[in-house]
Amino acid sequence: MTMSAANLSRSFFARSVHKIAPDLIGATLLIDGAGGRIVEVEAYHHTDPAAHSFSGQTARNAVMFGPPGKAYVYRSYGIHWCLNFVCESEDSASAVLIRAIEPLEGLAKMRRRRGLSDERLLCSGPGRLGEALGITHALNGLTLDRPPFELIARKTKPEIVTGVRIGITKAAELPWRYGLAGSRFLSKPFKTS
DNA sequence: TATGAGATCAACT
DNA sequence: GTTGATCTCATAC
Repeated sequence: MTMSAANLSRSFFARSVHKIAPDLIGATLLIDGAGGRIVEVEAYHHTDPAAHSFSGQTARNAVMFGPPGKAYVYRSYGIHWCLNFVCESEDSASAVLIRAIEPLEGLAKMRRRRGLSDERLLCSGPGRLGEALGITHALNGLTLDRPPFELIARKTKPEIVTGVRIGITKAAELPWRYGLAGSRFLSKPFKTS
């Protein structure tokens, strides 16, 4: 599969979540001009007890059961907004959770939203990233290849590390977390063996 | 460095 | 009523 500098669109997301998740590391995500390079994601497959889609469709997760290439936004712990990209096709609701971004564009806007100047903590975690990019329920279900989203494929394949997912109790042993090796913008370090 | 509480909401038992 | 794909701040070692 070749990936030029074109925007990622529906065909990119019409694949297995396990292929898409590592392919997103190094891609650039902007929302209304704020964002940067994706450095950490997690894959959630519909057969996975930790996935929101595991127990079937609800009002919250309905977007996961629709076509791929859309944003799935949910409220986490009553406080944060977390962003996912919907993958695969209708009968296999799965998604990639965007967990951390290296801030590159719209720094002033993101600092203002976060009330924080430390670049390292601007987008290093799903809730932080949600606040910095201004993510809310209003983005749920929107298509990723149109404004306010800008999603640009990486130009070269970076070194990628994998590990177990963070903050879950179900299926906690599955190594479906992917990160950019050596990045200082990860939400938590990956175990080095 | 590590552990704990609070914030606050939707899904689920 | 409890739990969770989280983060921040406070207190303790």
